[in-house]
Amino acid sequence: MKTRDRIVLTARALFNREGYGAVTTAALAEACGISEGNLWYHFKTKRELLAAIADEFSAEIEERMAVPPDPSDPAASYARWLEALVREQRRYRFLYRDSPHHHEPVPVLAMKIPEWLRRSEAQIAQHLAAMVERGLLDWPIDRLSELAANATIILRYGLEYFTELAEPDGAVRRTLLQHLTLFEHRLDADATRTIRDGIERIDEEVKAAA
Amino acid sequence: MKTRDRIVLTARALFNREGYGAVTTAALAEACGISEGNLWYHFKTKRELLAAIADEFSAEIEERMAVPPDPSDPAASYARWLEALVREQRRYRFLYRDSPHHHEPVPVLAMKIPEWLRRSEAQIAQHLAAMVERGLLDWPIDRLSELAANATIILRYGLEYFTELAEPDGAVRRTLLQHLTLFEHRLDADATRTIRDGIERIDEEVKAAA
DNA sequence: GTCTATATTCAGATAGAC
DNA sequence: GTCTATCTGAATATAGAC
Repeated sequence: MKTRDRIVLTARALFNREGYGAVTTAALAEACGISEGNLWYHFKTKRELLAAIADEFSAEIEERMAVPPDPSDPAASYARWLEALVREQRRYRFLYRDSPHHHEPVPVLAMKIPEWLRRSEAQIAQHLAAMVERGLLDWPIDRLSELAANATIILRYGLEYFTELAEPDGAVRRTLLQHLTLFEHRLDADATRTIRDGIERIDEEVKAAA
Repeated sequence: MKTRDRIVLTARALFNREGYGAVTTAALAEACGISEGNLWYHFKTKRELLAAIADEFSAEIEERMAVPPDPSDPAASYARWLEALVREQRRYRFLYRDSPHHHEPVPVLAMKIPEWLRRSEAQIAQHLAAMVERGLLDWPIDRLSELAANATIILRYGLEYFTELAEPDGAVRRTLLQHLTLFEHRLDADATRTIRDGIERIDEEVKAAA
């Protein structure tokens, strides 16, 4: 693998683990097995490196946003959407977690984050609407956007919540199950099973990666 | 006012506005109208100052936790609880916002935060249970803890969500209203009005302070 | 592309006079 | 209690040889 790519990969892992500010260029260089000078050859500033990671993140998010709900099987399609969301949250965890801190350093993020949140909420609303449409979810149309907003907030911050609760183990699974409590009591049994199976599949994936 | 108190007050304000890490001791000293040397006389380290603020925070939170729901008027009592929560979140905003970053520096916080979150959730559950008891809230007992957890997450992170959405104006009000959507459709009309009035009162207070 | 050595900056902290 | 002057250490970044 090219040195530049290895730097980006290693940096993302370190930033996720310890936070952007806490990772020094010295530590990063050592983790990459290269000298600091070499690091500066590939990235003129630390922020430029952050921007490179942000670009990857941006591309991945666009990919997730591009997939619309499948009207013929909205539950399965929602489960896949959740899977993509979780993978992205894990790969770019520090961007979610520390976002207030590097918005200014990386204007690209500052500009795009509100848009992403809005679109995420809209996508969830679409998935839920597709379930209502199919008769899988019994929910009044005029209260669907409230539900989508609540779901978005739980999905966006659940990981931090359960981590703050000092229950990091299974925080992803708990977040997904927690968000499901918002509407599970109104959800068709088969659809419920599909989404719950999806959540367990995601959890397997998370545990395998750890 | 004593210099020491002025330092704590000014520091809290600056940390809330710019973040703990972004506020240098030089900037803080200038904002206090004193020299840096004087600052070090009152606090031997920056973390000691943070700990002093954390102690205030701790005391305030204990005060909020000590007030149980009033069974004779659970809606009004819940509204007052929300008011105390919001005031505390505003006074110690940086602790909520940047918490992952100074957990390690201030062990007191790292130890207590999980406990506080758990107790907050429990308190919300008690308030909701009191409303169910009084016949004001139509909610199955076995799903009450799910509701309390969802409410806690919305209240805990709503401010950050609406700020990230680039809608900082009225973020407090939106957070409170958003959390209310979780159960408003099952809530007695009078109780709803009481809580909504409480939210508007809180919003007035917030706007007055700004 | 990669290294070693060096420069720059600045936040956090100390010493000692008043 | 408060000040001025100074130190230390760490983190980002540069210069130039290989």
